Amino acid sequence: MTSKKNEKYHMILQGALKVFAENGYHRSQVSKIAKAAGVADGTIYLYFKRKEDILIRLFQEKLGELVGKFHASVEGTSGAVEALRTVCSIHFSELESNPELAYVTQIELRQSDLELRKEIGSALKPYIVLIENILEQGIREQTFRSDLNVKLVRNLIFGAMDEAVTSWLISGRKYSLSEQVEETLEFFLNGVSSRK
Amino acid sequence: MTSKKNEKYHMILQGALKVFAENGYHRSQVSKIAKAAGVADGTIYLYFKRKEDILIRLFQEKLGELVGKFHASVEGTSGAVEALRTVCSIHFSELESNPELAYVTQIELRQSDLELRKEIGSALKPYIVLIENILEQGIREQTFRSDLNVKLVRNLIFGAMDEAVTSWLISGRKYSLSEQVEETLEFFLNGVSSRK
Amino acid sequence: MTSKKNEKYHMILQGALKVFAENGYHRSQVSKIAKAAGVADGTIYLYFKRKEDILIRLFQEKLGELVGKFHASVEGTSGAVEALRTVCSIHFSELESNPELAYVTQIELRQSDLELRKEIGSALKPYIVLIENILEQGIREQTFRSDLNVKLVRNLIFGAMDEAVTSWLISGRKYSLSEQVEETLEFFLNGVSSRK
Amino acid sequence: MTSKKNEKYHMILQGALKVFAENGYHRSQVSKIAKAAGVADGTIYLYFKRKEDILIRLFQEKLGELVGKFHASVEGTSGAVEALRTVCSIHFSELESNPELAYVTQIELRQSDLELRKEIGSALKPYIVLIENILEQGIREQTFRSDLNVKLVRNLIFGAMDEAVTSWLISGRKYSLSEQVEETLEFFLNGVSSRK
DNA sequence: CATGAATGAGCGTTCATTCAT
DNA sequence: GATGAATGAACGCTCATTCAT
Repeated sequence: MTSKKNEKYHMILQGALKVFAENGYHRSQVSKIAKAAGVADGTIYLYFKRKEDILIRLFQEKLGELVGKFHASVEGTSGAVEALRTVCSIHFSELESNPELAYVTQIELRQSDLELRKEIGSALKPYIVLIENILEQGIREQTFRSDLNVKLVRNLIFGAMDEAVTSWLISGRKYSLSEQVEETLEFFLNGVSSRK
Repeated sequence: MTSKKNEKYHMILQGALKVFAENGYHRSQVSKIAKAAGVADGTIYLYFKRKEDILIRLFQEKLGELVGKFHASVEGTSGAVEALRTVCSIHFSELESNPELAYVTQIELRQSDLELRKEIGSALKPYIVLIENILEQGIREQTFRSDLNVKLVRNLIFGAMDEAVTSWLISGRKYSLSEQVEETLEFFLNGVSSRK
Repeated sequence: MTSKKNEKYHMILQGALKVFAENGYHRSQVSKIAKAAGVADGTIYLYFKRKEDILIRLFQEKLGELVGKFHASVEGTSGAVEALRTVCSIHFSELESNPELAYVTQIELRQSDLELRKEIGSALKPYIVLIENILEQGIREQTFRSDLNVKLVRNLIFGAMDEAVTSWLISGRKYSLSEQVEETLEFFLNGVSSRK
Repeated sequence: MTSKKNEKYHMILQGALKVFAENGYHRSQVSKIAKAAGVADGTIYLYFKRKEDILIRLFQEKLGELVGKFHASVEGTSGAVEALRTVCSIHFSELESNPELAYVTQIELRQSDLELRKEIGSALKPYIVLIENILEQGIREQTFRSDLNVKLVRNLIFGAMDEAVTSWLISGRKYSLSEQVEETLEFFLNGVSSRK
């Protein structure tokens, strides 16, 4: 039994995802979101404090689902390398299979000022920490270098994946993103140098 | 030779940089920019088509300078590794020493829709190509792996540096960005794996 | 005998008096009144047609009580002068001892359009008539001038008292209102001229 | 030469007076005022901070004119009695001959919260002081009682005149207001008591 | 070229009122 | 009768852009 109580809440988020993806945040009037969600304009304000809140909550909700999937999948992996592959694989495939979400996270979510960016940052924290944990696990396993600056490298890895997604999106999604998982992983593991 | 003709043009860009950094793009009214630049509101429209144009041209102008510096510096380098170090070093140090510019490129510039993002992308192209060239040079030198997907890896490298800058900025610039050049480079060259 | 049936009606009026006094009519949302009254929003509409009705009925109810007190007290007075003193005394002391009511009658009740003003006027009628009757009584007693324009003078007297209350209220209730009864009465009886 | 610069300012005030009188403050949309003034909506905000400001400034402007007339007329009067007659006469006749203004001052201006009431009060101050000065003059001349509480009596006088105007207005202006000047003055000077 | 007063489209948000439960 | 979630009309205000001077 889906809680009747949150029905409208999710309808609004669903509508917002669609409208944001189609028009971009700033061109998405609240009334347009309401119509897409099948509710009255005012109803939105029973569930969200202001328009910006919809964007934040949408992100948190979706990111929560993603982090959940990561955790579920990573648990079944044997080592840090495998875990990192899983993270990259899910990151790419989830966004690839959900272009609307990809659009919102990669483009629209950036359309916000410093204040909002910080909120987004904190919502992103569990994901960043997940990567950090994998790095530390790898170090303990001696699979990864012990002199890694994990705080820096986790950011480099996240930034690299993030840019890969954005580029794929801006290109018009002309190629397969998930097929790049192995090459991306290879870069994370071994960098660009040729083995001597 | 700075032509008298373009004096106001640059004053406006200068004012815009200051105002964008202080208030963010959406809170930067054209009249505020005009005041900072010491011109009348209407004058801005003699040099720029729309408000958005100011942002784009600002970015192009500044990025052009940066790419110029890269080229100048990279020319004097002996190998691909050294070239990559130079790129990363300039990328970090330029933005570190110019927080206003950093703020605009990392935060404000993202506040734009797909249309603008594409324009930014094309302005960014020469820089991306620069990185790509270095990768190809490294492959020719046999310093880098020959099986590199250069289109992908250049993006990963750019994305990683970009995220490093944004994180530093959002943290409140509490640590030194340029001191992370070596560790970042080490990651680019060798990844996270421990050498066996 | 307070009928059970009207319990909620009075709770709403009570809540409204409190909320109006605290926030002013326009900033008193119906939901706020409902909460103060301990009923649901919709319940209010079982007892009142519109929000404005609450204001009117509140006024009528309170004014009715006041006029009742006037009549009760005036009945026991011997002459017109004494009756006028009683009216002024009750007018000042009742509002002084009930600042919430004073606030609503002197400030909030004025926030209404011509339509409402007329309704208020008719609710006020019995009070104005009371003053008129006292004037006529005084004329019969030959205590008051026989050439008085009673319709005009009753208004002047009411307006003077009304302004005295409003001034006291706007001053922040920094002085005693009821201590001004004698001086006010002196003015009503003898005006400003020195006796020759 | 009427200053061209303030042309729009006065057009807006003029339009507002008309619209307020016709519809009441709360039913007077800014766009309606703009249309009546023959300017664009936005233009209003070049001259007024917010809608409420229009009401305040309108009042101040008109009251200033009135106080000016009082001063000009009072100067030519010989004694306090004559001065008081002039004040009452101008008060009644100005509002009688300008029903729109009367409506706004007596009805619409009261539709405001405590904050605004205080601003109105301070705009009204010079007028109240004018009455106070006349009272003091009368005391010096020994025309008025020396034991007058001038702060109280000036309010009583103002309140009495104010109510006289409001009653006349609410009655539908069915009788002549200025014809009541003498009777009103008689009340101010000698009260209601019959001379013994 | 430069100005800056004027424009007016555009939109987030509130809140009195309704009505299915 | 009582509830309170849902409604949606209504509007003040902002600000990018224009254009007469």
